[in-house]
Amino acid sequence: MPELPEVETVRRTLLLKLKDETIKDIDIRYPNIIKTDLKSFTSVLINQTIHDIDRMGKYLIFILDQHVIVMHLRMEGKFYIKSHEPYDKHEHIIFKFKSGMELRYHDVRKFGTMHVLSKDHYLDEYPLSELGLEPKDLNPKDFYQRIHRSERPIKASLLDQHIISGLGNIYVDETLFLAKVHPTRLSKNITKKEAESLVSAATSVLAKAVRLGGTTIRSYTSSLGVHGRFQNELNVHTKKGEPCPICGTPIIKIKVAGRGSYVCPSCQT
DNA sequence: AACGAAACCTGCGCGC
DNA sequence: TGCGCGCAGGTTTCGT
Repeated sequence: MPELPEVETVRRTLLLKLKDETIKDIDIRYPNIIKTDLKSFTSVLINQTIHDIDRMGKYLIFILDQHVIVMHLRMEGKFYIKSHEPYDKHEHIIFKFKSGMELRYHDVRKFGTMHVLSKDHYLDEYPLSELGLEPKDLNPKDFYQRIHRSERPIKASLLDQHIISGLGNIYVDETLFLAKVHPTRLSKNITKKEAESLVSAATSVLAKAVRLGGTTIRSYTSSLGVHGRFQNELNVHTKKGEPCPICGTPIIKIKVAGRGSYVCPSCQT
């Protein structure tokens, strides 16, 4: 599911529902999602109240009394709010609140992660300690410095969350299109000016997608979080064979950095 | 040190 | 219909 705009949409929706809810119990049906000590996960969280929900890059952060839960939805993680219904086979972690409400973490591919960390240190601990800045906060000169010796394709650098956070496959393709940069270009051959356009294109693509509630393409669900409208604004991603909105050349699909990549072979050089 | 490929999982759509 | 393959909005680990 999620890149930054989708996670932000989930964050906003969850905060409205979960603020001031107190955890009564947690049902762990697939423990591998939880990356901190299992026993303390439950015991530490019971009786804590959700005061706020933050987001950094693609991470969701539940702010509790003395601890935080740092969550990553990876490819297909979703949340549902239910109560007193039978569990779906893909509902792996169930937070039960004193109000009777339940928050259920649903993840077909089981790739998602949850870390419980102390409120005082979580920014300095894995995984958030390794996270790069979001495009809106990133100085283009710093971005250029970071990539200007790298032999990897620029697409790989833009997907690298240590360098720049929040972009995934969809928004990288859209960013590269707006900046008129071909995804296979080596990072070291990107000029300072192009580095600036990339950061600024990424910033505006993400901001617009957040405004529209993110992008819903393959796995549509009408439930919590995932009903974006940005798919109507996509220029190249998923548009194989369709005319480029700028020049009319058919969009092609190629493989870059191991990912399916949509490109206008005429505009992007 | 840095890169691409494989691994982590499951489900879906496609061609034979 | 059934089977095998490739693919999927992500990241870490492995091997070179």
